[in-house]
Amino acid sequence: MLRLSKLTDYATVLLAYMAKTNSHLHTAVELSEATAIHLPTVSKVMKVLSKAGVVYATRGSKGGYQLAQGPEQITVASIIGALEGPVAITECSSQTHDCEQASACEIKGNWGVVNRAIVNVLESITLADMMVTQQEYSSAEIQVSWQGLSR
Amino acid sequence: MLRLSKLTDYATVLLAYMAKTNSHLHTAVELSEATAIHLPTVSKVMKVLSKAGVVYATRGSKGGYQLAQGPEQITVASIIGALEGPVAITECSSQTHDCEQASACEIKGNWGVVNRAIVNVLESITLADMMVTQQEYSSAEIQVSWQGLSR
DNA sequence: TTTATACAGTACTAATTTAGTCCTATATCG
DNA sequence: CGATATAGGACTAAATTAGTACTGTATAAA
Repeated sequence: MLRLSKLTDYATVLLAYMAKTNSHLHTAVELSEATAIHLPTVSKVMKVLSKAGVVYATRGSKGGYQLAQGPEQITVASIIGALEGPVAITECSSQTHDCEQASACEIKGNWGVVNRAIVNVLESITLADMMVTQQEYSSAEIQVSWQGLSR
Repeated sequence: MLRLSKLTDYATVLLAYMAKTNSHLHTAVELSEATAIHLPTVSKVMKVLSKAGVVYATRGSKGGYQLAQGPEQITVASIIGALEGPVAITECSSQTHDCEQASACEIKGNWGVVNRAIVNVLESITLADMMVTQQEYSSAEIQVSWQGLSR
Protein backbone atom coordinates (compact mmCIF):
# COMPACT_ATOMS: atom_id res chain seq x y z
CA MET A 1 0.00 0.00 0.00
CA LEU A 2 1.10 3.56 0.57
CA ARG A 3 -0.47 3.85 -2.81
CA LEU A 4 -0.80 6.59 -5.38
CA SER A 5 -4.11 7.02 -7.19
CA LYS A 6 -4.58 5.61 -10.65
CA LEU A 7 -4.97 9.13 -11.99
CA THR A 8 -1.40 9.89 -10.96
CA ASP A 9 -0.23 6.82 -12.78
CA TYR A 10 -2.18 7.86 -15.87
CA ALA A 11 -0.56 11.28 -15.62
CA THR A 12 2.93 9.85 -15.90
CA VAL A 13 1.96 7.75 -18.87
CA LEU A 14 0.46 10.79 -20.61
CA LEU A 15 3.38 13.06 -19.77
CA ALA A 16 5.89 10.46 -20.90
CA TYR A 17 4.14 10.18 -24.24
CA MET A 18 4.16 13.94 -24.62
CA ALA A 19 7.84 14.08 -23.78
CA LYS A 20 8.68 11.55 -26.48
CA THR A 21 6.75 13.45 -29.14
CA ASN A 22 7.42 17.00 -28.16
CA SER A 23 7.17 18.58 -31.59
CA HIS A 24 3.51 19.57 -31.58
CA LEU A 25 0.47 20.27 -29.43
CA HIS A 26 -1.32 17.15 -28.25
CA THR A 27 -5.08 17.05 -28.16
CA ALA A 28 -6.90 14.99 -25.58
CA VAL A 29 -8.15 12.73 -28.37
CA GLU A 30 -4.62 12.10 -29.63
CA LEU A 31 -3.38 11.34 -26.12
CA SER A 32 -6.26 8.97 -25.55
CA GLU A 33 -5.58 7.06 -28.73
CA ALA A 34 -1.87 6.88 -28.11
CA THR A 35 -2.11 5.67 -24.53
CA ALA A 36 -5.35 3.65 -24.60
CA ILE A 37 -6.67 5.62 -21.65
CA HIS A 38 -10.37 6.49 -22.03
CA LEU A 39 -10.93 10.00 -23.31
CA PRO A 40 -12.96 11.31 -20.35
CA THR A 41 -10.18 10.20 -18.04
CA VAL A 42 -7.46 11.74 -20.19
CA SER A 43 -9.45 14.93 -20.19
CA LYS A 44 -9.82 14.91 -16.42
CA VAL A 45 -6.13 14.31 -15.84
CA MET A 46 -4.95 16.92 -18.33
CA LYS A 47 -7.22 19.57 -16.86
CA VAL A 48 -5.64 19.04 -13.50
CA LEU A 49 -2.09 19.06 -14.89
CA SER A 50 -2.88 22.25 -16.74
CA LYS A 51 -4.27 23.97 -13.67
CA ALA A 52 -1.15 22.99 -11.74
CA GLY A 53 1.09 24.41 -14.47
CA VAL A 54 2.73 21.12 -15.36
CA VAL A 55 1.48 21.52 -18.92
CA TYR A 56 0.33 24.49 -20.97
CA ALA A 57 -3.08 24.33 -22.59
CA THR A 58 -4.19 26.09 -25.75
CA ARG A 59 -7.91 26.30 -26.41
CA GLY A 60 -9.84 26.27 -29.60
CA SER A 61 -9.20 24.82 -32.98
CA LYS A 62 -5.52 23.84 -33.39
CA GLY A 63 -5.28 23.81 -29.64
CA GLY A 64 -3.96 21.14 -27.32
CA TYR A 65 -1.47 20.51 -24.55
CA GLN A 66 2.29 20.78 -24.32
CA LEU A 67 4.79 20.27 -21.52
CA ALA A 68 5.50 23.42 -19.54
CA GLN A 69 9.09 22.35 -18.98
CA GLY A 70 11.54 19.77 -20.22
CA PRO A 71 11.24 16.23 -18.90
CA GLU A 72 14.38 16.82 -16.82
CA GLN A 73 12.69 19.68 -15.00
CA ILE A 74 9.39 17.96 -14.22
CA THR A 75 9.74 16.14 -10.92
CA VAL A 76 7.69 13.20 -9.73
CA ALA A 77 6.81 15.34 -6.71
CA SER A 78 5.22 17.97 -8.94
CA ILE A 79 3.14 15.36 -10.76
CA ILE A 80 1.93 13.81 -7.52
CA GLY A 81 1.36 17.26 -6.08
CA ALA A 82 -0.81 18.25 -9.02
CA LEU A 83 -3.10 15.24 -8.80
CA GLU A 84 -3.15 14.48 -5.09
CA GLY A 85 -2.13 17.66 -3.36
CA PRO A 86 0.87 17.96 -1.05
CA VAL A 87 2.39 14.66 0.02
CA ALA A 88 1.17 13.85 3.53
CA ILE A 89 1.50 10.25 4.58
CA THR A 90 -0.62 10.77 7.70
CA GLU A 91 -3.16 13.35 8.74
CA CYS A 92 -0.68 14.64 11.27
CA SER A 93 1.97 15.26 8.63
CA SER A 94 -0.01 17.96 6.94
CA GLN A 95 -2.77 19.32 9.05
CA THR A 96 -2.66 22.10 11.54
CA HIS A 97 -5.72 20.78 13.32
CA ASP A 98 -5.54 19.51 16.86
CA CYS A 99 -5.17 15.78 17.21
CA GLU A 100 -7.95 14.14 19.20
CA GLN A 101 -5.44 11.75 20.67
CA ALA A 102 -4.02 14.85 22.31
CA SER A 103 -1.55 14.05 25.04
CA ALA A 104 -1.50 10.35 24.27
CA CYS A 105 -0.17 10.99 20.80
CA GLU A 106 3.48 11.73 21.41
CA ILE A 107 4.31 10.52 17.95
CA LYS A 108 2.53 13.65 16.81
CA GLY A 109 4.49 15.43 14.16
CA ASN A 110 7.15 12.76 14.05
CA TRP A 111 5.77 11.32 10.89
CA GLY A 112 6.87 14.67 9.54
CA VAL A 113 10.44 13.44 9.36
CA VAL A 114 9.44 10.41 7.36
CA ASN A 115 7.27 12.58 5.19
CA ARG A 116 10.05 15.02 4.44
CA ALA A 117 12.40 12.21 3.53
CA ILE A 118 9.88 10.89 1.04
CA VAL A 119 9.30 14.33 -0.44
CA ASN A 120 13.06 14.65 -0.93
CA VAL A 121 13.11 11.45 -2.91
CA LEU A 122 10.16 12.46 -5.03
CA GLU A 123 11.69 15.84 -5.79
CA SER A 124 14.92 14.27 -6.91
CA ILE A 125 13.40 12.00 -9.57
CA THR A 126 12.20 13.53 -12.82
CA LEU A 127 9.97 12.52 -15.68
CA ALA A 128 13.10 11.98 -17.73
CA ASP A 129 14.37 9.47 -15.16
CA MET A 130 11.09 7.59 -15.33
CA MET A 131 11.17 7.35 -19.10
CA VAL A 132 14.31 5.29 -19.18
CA THR A 133 13.55 1.71 -20.11
CA GLN A 134 13.73 -0.98 -17.52
CA GLN A 135 16.90 -2.62 -18.75
CA GLU A 136 18.80 0.57 -18.41
CA TYR A 137 17.64 0.76 -14.84
CA SER A 138 19.87 -2.02 -13.71
CA SER A 139 22.67 0.49 -13.64
CA ALA A 140 20.69 3.13 -11.80
CA GLU A 141 21.46 3.84 -8.21
CA ILE A 142 19.67 5.51 -5.44
CA GLN A 143 21.33 6.42 -2.23
CA VAL A 144 19.36 7.40 0.78
CA SER A 145 20.81 8.13 4.13
CA TRP A 146 19.03 8.99 7.31
CA GLN A 147 21.51 10.69 9.53
CA GLY A 148 19.52 10.38 12.69
CA LEU A 149 19.86 13.02 15.32
CA SER A 150 22.88 15.15 15.79
CA ARG A 151 22.73 14.99 19.55
CA MET B 1 -2.13 12.10 -0.30
CA LEU B 2 0.17 9.11 -0.69
CA ARG B 3 -1.38 8.32 2.64
CA LEU B 4 -0.90 5.61 5.21
CA SER B 5 -3.94 4.08 6.85
CA LYS B 6 -5.01 5.18 10.31
CA LEU B 7 -4.26 1.72 11.60
CA THR B 8 -0.60 2.21 10.74
CA ASP B 9 -0.61 5.48 12.62
CA TYR B 10 -2.21 3.77 15.62
CA ALA B 11 0.44 1.09 15.44
CA THR B 12 3.24 3.60 15.88
CA VAL B 13 1.49 5.19 18.83
CA LEU B 14 1.01 1.81 20.47
CA LEU B 15 4.56 0.65 19.77
CA ALA B 16 5.99 3.92 21.02
CA TYR B 17 4.11 3.54 24.28
CA MET B 18 5.37 -0.01 24.63
CA ALA B 19 8.91 1.09 23.98
CA LYS B 20 8.73 3.69 26.72
CA THR B 21 7.44 1.21 29.29
CA ASN B 22 9.32 -1.87 28.30
CA SER B 23 9.45 -3.54 31.71
CA HIS B 24 6.34 -5.68 31.50
CA LEU B 25 3.81 -7.32 29.22
CA HIS B 26 1.13 -4.97 27.98
CA THR B 27 -2.45 -6.14 27.70
CA ALA B 28 -4.74 -4.73 25.06
CA VAL B 29 -6.79 -3.08 27.82
CA GLU B 30 -3.74 -1.33 29.23
CA LEU B 31 -2.67 -0.13 25.78
CA SER B 32 -6.16 1.15 25.10
CA GLU B 33 -6.29 3.12 28.33
CA ALA B 34 -2.81 4.53 27.86
CA THR B 35 -3.28 5.66 24.30
CA ALA B 36 -7.01 6.49 24.22
CA ILE B 37 -7.47 4.26 21.20
CA HIS B 38 -10.67 2.20 21.40
CA LEU B 39 -10.10 -1.33 22.65
CA PRO B 40 -11.43 -3.19 19.59
CA THR B 41 -9.11 -1.17 17.41
CA VAL B 42 -6.12 -1.75 19.66
CA SER B 43 -6.91 -5.41 19.57
CA LYS B 44 -7.10 -5.44 15.79
CA VAL B 45 -3.80 -3.64 15.37
CA MET B 46 -1.92 -5.75 17.90
CA LYS B 47 -3.11 -8.97 16.33
CA VAL B 48 -1.65 -7.86 13.03
CA LEU B 49 1.62 -6.74 14.58
CA SER B 50 1.88 -10.04 16.37
CA LYS B 51 1.29 -12.04 13.23
CA ALA B 52 3.97 -10.04 11.47
CA GLY B 53 6.42 -10.69 14.29
CA VAL B 54 6.85 -7.06 15.28
CA VAL B 55 5.64 -7.94 18.79
CA TYR B 56 5.47 -11.17 20.74
CA ALA B 57 2.11 -12.18 22.17
CA THR B 58 1.51 -14.28 25.26
CA ARG B 59 -1.93 -15.72 25.74
CA GLY B 60 -3.87 -16.44 28.84
CA SER B 61 -3.88 -14.94 32.27
CA LYS B 62 -0.78 -12.79 32.87
CA GLY B 63 -0.41 -12.59 29.13
CA GLY B 64 0.02 -9.58 26.89
CA TYR B 65 2.27 -8.08 24.24
CA GLN B 66 5.92 -7.08 24.20
CA LEU B 67 8.23 -5.71 21.53
CA ALA B 68 10.02 -8.39 19.57
CA GLN B 69 13.10 -6.18 19.21
CA GLY B 70 14.47 -2.95 20.60
CA PRO B 71 13.05 0.32 19.26
CA GLU B 72 16.29 0.86 17.36
CA GLN B 73 15.75 -2.36 15.44
CA ILE B 74 12.12 -1.83 14.51
CA THR B 75 11.98 0.06 11.23
CA VAL B 76 9.14 2.16 9.95
CA ALA B 77 9.16 -0.10 6.90
CA SER B 78 8.43 -3.15 9.04
CA ILE B 79 5.52 -1.41 10.76
CA ILE B 80 4.01 -0.30 7.48
CA GLY B 81 4.69 -3.72 6.00
CA ALA B 82 2.83 -5.41 8.83
CA LEU B 83 -0.30 -3.28 8.54
CA GLU B 84 -0.44 -2.59 4.83
CA GLY B 85 1.65 -5.23 3.15
CA PRO B 86 4.71 -4.49 1.02
CA VAL B 87 5.09 -0.86 0.01
CA ALA B 88 3.85 -0.48 -3.56
CA ILE B 89 2.99 3.04 -4.62
CA THR B 90 1.29 1.86 -7.81
CA GLU B 91 -0.22 -1.41 -8.93
CA CYS B 92 2.64 -1.80 -11.38
CA SER B 93 5.25 -1.51 -8.64
CA SER B 94 4.23 -4.75 -7.03
CA GLN B 95 2.15 -6.93 -9.19
CA THR B 96 3.26 -9.54 -11.61
CA HIS B 97 0.03 -9.33 -13.56
CA ASP B 98 -0.05 -8.03 -17.08
CA CYS B 99 -0.91 -4.39 -17.44
CA GLU B 100 -4.01 -3.75 -19.56
CA GLN B 101 -2.34 -0.68 -20.99
CA ALA B 102 0.10 -3.16 -22.49
CA SER B 103 2.29 -1.62 -25.11
CA ALA B 104 1.11 1.91 -24.45
CA CYS B 105 2.43 1.76 -20.89
CA GLU B 106 6.13 2.27 -21.32
CA ILE B 107 6.35 3.68 -17.86
CA LYS B 108 5.65 0.13 -16.75
CA GLY B 109 7.95 -0.84 -13.97
CA ASN B 110 9.56 2.54 -13.81
CA TRP B 111 7.64 3.45 -10.70
CA GLY B 112 9.76 0.69 -9.26
CA VAL B 113 12.68 3.07 -8.96
CA VAL B 114 10.62 5.57 -7.03
CA ASN B 115 9.22 2.77 -4.94
CA ARG B 116 12.62 1.41 -4.06
CA ALA B 117 13.84 4.84 -3.06
CA ILE B 118 10.91 5.21 -0.69
CA VAL B 119 11.45 1.77 0.77
CA ASN B 120 15.07 2.72 1.43
CA VAL B 121 13.96 5.73 3.42
CA LEU B 122 11.42 3.75 5.39
CA GLU B 123 13.95 1.08 6.23
CA SER B 124 16.41 3.63 7.50
CA ILE B 125 14.10 5.21 10.07
CA THR B 126 13.33 3.30 13.26
CA LEU B 127 10.76 3.44 16.01
CA ALA B 128 13.43 4.97 18.23
CA ASP B 129 13.89 7.80 15.72
CA MET B 130 10.19 8.47 15.72
CA MET B 131 9.96 8.66 19.48
CA VAL B 132 12.20 11.66 19.74
CA THR B 133 10.19 14.72 20.67
CA GLN B 134 9.51 17.36 18.12
CA GLN B 135 11.87 19.98 19.51
CA GLU B 136 14.77 17.65 19.24
CA TYR B 137 13.90 17.15 15.61
CA SER B 138 15.09 20.57 14.61
CA SER B 139 18.56 19.16 14.64
CA ALA B 140 17.70 16.03 12.71
CA GLU B 141 18.83 15.71 9.16
CA ILE B 142 17.94 13.51 6.32
CA GLN B 143 19.96 13.32 3.18
CA VAL B 144 18.62 11.73 0.10
CA SER B 145 20.35 11.57 -3.21
CA TRP B 146 19.17 10.17 -6.45
CA GLN B 147 22.16 9.46 -8.58
CA GLY B 148 20.36 9.03 -11.83
CA LEU B 149 21.76 6.73 -14.41
CA SER B 150 25.36 5.79 -14.75
CA ARG B 151 25.39 5.86 -18.49
C1' DT C 1 -19.98 36.29 -37.76
C1' DT C 2 -20.98 31.71 -37.69
C1' DT C 3 -19.35 27.08 -37.07
C1' DA C 4 -16.32 23.58 -35.61
C1' DT C 5 -12.81 22.45 -32.46
C1' DA C 6 -10.82 21.94 -28.08
C1' DC C 7 -10.06 22.96 -23.24
C1' DA C 8 -12.42 24.46 -18.29
C1' DG C 9 -15.28 23.70 -14.60
C1' DT C 10 -18.49 21.30 -11.96
C1' DA C 11 -21.52 17.83 -10.42
C1' DC C 12 -22.95 13.20 -9.97
C1' DT C 13 -22.88 7.98 -9.55
C1' DA C 14 -20.67 3.67 -8.86
C1' DA C 15 -16.94 1.05 -7.19
C1' DT C 16 -13.44 0.26 -4.05
C1' DT C 17 -11.06 0.68 0.15
C1' DT C 18 -10.71 1.57 5.00
C1' DA C 19 -12.41 1.83 9.68
C1' DG C 20 -14.61 0.09 13.26
C1' DT C 21 -17.12 -3.49 15.76
C1' DC C 22 -18.51 -8.03 17.23
C1' DC C 23 -18.52 -12.98 17.89
C1' DT C 24 -16.46 -17.38 18.52
C1' DA C 25 -12.22 -20.15 19.25
C1' DT C 26 -7.88 -21.17 21.55
C1' DA C 27 -4.25 -20.87 24.98
C1' DT C 28 -2.52 -20.21 29.80
C1' DC C 29 -2.39 -19.50 34.70
C1' DG C 30 -3.92 -20.59 39.31
C1' DC D 1 -12.46 -25.84 35.95
C1' DG D 2 -12.84 -20.86 35.68
C1' DA D 3 -10.94 -16.44 34.77
C1' DT D 4 -8.04 -13.93 31.73
C1' DA D 5 -6.14 -12.71 27.41
C1' DT D 6 -4.95 -13.25 22.54
C1' DA D 7 -6.41 -15.34 17.49
C1' DG D 8 -9.17 -15.40 13.72
C1' DG D 9 -12.80 -14.32 10.94
C1' DA D 10 -16.99 -11.95 9.46
C1' DC D 11 -19.74 -8.07 8.98
C1' DT D 12 -21.44 -3.08 8.57
C1' DA D 13 -20.75 1.68 7.86
C1' DA D 14 -18.00 5.43 6.36
C1' DA D 15 -14.81 7.56 3.39
C1' DT D 16 -12.31 7.83 -0.72
C1' DT D 17 -11.45 7.17 -5.60
C1' DA D 18 -12.72 6.36 -10.32
C1' DG D 19 -15.25 7.21 -14.01
C1' DT D 20 -18.68 9.77 -16.62
C1' DA D 21 -21.57 13.50 -18.19
C1' DC D 22 -23.02 18.09 -18.91
C1' DT D 23 -22.51 22.99 -19.55
C1' DG D 24 -19.40 26.94 -20.30
C1' DT D 25 -15.54 29.48 -22.66
C1' DA D 26 -11.88 30.45 -25.98
C1' DT D 27 -9.89 30.20 -30.70
C1' DA D 28 -9.38 29.62 -35.67
C1' DA D 29 -11.09 29.33 -40.13
C1' DA D 30 -14.68 29.50 -43.56
